Amino acid sequence: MSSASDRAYEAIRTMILSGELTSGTQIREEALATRCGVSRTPVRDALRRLETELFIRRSDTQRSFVADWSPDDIEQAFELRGMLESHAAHRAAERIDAAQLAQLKAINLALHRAVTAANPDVQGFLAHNRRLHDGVIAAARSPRLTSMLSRIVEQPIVWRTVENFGFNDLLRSHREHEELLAALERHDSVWAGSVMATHIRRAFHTYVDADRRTAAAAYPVTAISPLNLYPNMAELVHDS
Amino acid sequence: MSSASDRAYEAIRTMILSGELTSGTQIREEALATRCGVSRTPVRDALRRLETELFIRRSDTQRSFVADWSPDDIEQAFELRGMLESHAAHRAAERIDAAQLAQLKAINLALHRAVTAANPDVQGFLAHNRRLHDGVIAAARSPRLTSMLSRIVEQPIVWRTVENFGFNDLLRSHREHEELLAALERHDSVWAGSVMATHIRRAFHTYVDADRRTAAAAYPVTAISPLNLYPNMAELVHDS
DNA sequence: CGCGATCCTAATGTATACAAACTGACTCAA
DNA sequence: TTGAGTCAGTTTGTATACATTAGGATCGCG
Repeated sequence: MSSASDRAYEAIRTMILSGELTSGTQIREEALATRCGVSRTPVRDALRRLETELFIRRSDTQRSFVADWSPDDIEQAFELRGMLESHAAHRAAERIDAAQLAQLKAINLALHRAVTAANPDVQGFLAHNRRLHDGVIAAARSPRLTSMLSRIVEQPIVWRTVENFGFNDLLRSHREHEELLAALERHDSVWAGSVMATHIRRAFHTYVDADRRTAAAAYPVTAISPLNLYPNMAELVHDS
Repeated sequence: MSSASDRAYEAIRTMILSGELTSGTQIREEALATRCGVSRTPVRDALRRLETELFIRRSDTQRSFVADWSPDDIEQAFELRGMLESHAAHRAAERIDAAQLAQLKAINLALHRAVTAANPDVQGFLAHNRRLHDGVIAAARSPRLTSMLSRIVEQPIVWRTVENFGFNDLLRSHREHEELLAALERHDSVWAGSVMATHIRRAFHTYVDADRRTAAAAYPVTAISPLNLYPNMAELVHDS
């Protein structure tokens, strides 16, 4: 893809995810441009993309701000992801072929190795997990569904969730994938959809629990951690 | 909003909806720019928006093409819209207040007047219908859901659906809205979600029937009419 | 002292020129 | 004849300068 535009996109996204850009702060195109070493044009491009992915919010007068994430927002993100990805699993069970299934099995095996290694490889888990979910979505063969899900799975909160996963959480994730693969192998769409819904709903609660622990451990407030960033969440529920 | 960018967006979108730009044709930024009377910059902006709304597809080498719409794509669009908007109705039933409800009632009354006028005002029906659905979505108070739905409701096929609606279809739409409002008034989220799912699923079948009639009546092939545009739909199911 | 209009600053929107990348056709050799 | 390689034309990507518009401070008036 285009180098400068992608570089800007990755850089800005990383700044948001790392907490370098805190929620609510205004974003100036010029400042980001110099910071990323590119001109405003690719920065504008990146901002548009980040806006559709809800990393960035625009005011009524076209000013850009890092998005707010209220606890309700987060639950919504999980709910939507659960709904859409469960639907994807349902469709995938009806359409998956042997080659795709074999590939997914291989991915989940690699994921298991990453988790059970001497010192668990969380980044490896993340990568394999992402590839597995993407594989299911691809097997659903719905461009529209793919496009929608691409805008929700990589959001800050979901991303931070895994950082708070413990060993048991990672292992359980692998087991749930196993059950999903069994459902796909039998082409049982009801089962597959159900497993996926469960899988993601549980991830939500794992996140909530992990976040509560993290908040209690005095996590730096610059990082995205909704429970300590939004004392008064009422005013943050912005409609549109 | 920005004048040139919006003008380009509206112009290109209209060209696609009207069938002036047929499915699959390549789009050149320069050509559109001169045609819209603006420079390439706002055109590029508009293309990005249209791309996220799936009006436009980009090749692996960044060339833009008017999106293909296979029958399966269309059913997917309706399915996703049904799922998401049903969820919106569910949430709305739990959150709607008296003022919002009164507004929705007023809108549906206006819709009824438009439908039962001496000569039915289809454009008026469209506008009121859109406002009503938007109102329900707003009452759901989920920015993420709003953002997702904004990318699916205005798609070519859904838009063309209403053109093929008959008087009875319009009247039935009004009655279904009535039931939805009753569910919302009682804050019965299960009922509301159910009514909405039914409402949209029926619209899908109305579309299919209307399209079949239209195709039989030798509709101009330049217009977006999937049943005559895609004789071999298999090759059109493009993943990503 | 408070309120509002008006200027100034700063940010975003747009146009244009130039750079890079892809497309397709043509050449030349095996 | 076929195939790879190369070159010209076309299309998209990027930088920069300029236009436009929002935001904020200051000054003046009530």
